Amino acid sequence: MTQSIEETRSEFIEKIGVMAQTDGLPRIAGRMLGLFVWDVEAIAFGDLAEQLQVSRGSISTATRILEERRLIKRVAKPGDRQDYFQLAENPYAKMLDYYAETLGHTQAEITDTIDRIPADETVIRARVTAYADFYKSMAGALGKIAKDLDRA
Amino acid sequence: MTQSIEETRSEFIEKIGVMAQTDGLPRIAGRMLGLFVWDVEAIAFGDLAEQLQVSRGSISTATRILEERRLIKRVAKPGDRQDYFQLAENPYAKMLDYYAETLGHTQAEITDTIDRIPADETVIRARVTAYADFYKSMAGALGKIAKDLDRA
DNA sequence: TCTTTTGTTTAATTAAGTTTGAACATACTG
DNA sequence: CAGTATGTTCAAACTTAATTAAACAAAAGA
Repeated sequence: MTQSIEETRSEFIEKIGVMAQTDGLPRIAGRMLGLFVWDVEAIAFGDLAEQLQVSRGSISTATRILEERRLIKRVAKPGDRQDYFQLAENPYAKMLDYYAETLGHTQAEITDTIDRIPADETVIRARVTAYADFYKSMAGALGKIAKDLDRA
Repeated sequence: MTQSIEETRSEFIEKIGVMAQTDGLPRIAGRMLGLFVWDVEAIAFGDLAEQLQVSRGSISTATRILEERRLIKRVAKPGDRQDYFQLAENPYAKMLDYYAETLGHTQAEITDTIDRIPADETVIRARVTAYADFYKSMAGALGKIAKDLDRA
């Protein structure tokens, strides 16, 4: 089975789009991420809409989401009024930071519950605490990888 | 603000239900998980439907999902035809295993793409490989925590 | 055997989230 | 200034996933 590089690229973009849904990203944002992982060159706002075959509104939403997660950055090009986008520096460290942050938030929510459990309910406190610790250790581990990636 | 333990329990269950959606669990499965984290005693199938105020069909689906992820186990009680459920042993290690497995699968998908990129496309290969490595390191880290939790 | 209980399956409904398209605001161009 | 290009916002349309309710199968009692 022979496949052109354009086909491989297109398949990759779609694949990342599907998988991104696992990470709580809309499909278009995932496809966009795949595109930016593949392409080195910055891409214009309008070209994104054309390449991904979606509305400009969707591009606006997806770029905002990816920017908020610090996975892409918006750049300017001299002589072109359009916004350009490209993958951010250390995008995977940023992604890990985001996960660690989310997990830390979850842990805080659970800890908030623990504080409301009467002290004499030792069994329940222990069980809920074990659950909170689980999120804590995950957040810690991912935060650590993020740091490792950052200095690479 | 004073709150009965029943209210705290109920809030906790709802809270986990909402947060579980982040993990790709249906809300009912998440609420059920919260319930099992809180309660030590095994709970009957019928009681689950009543306590969570959902249909028996939903209980069937949610228990299946949580069993597949090895987070709860189905147990029998002498003198009662109903199925009983309770939190599994080392549930958080199981949860981490599941995440690690999912991430490993994602990595494999990306690696599959790498194999189709022509060898002379060094830049693209490097970029996609960095993305695959990111999933690899995450899977590795979570797998490691899972082991640590298991021997605790 | 007939009825009841229990849990699963599936078709239909409901709810939730995504995507679009039009309206809008802003800035640029001639 | 008028017209065009650019990006955002938001209501509506669409899509997908979750939930229910009813039908079903299996097992237990009577």
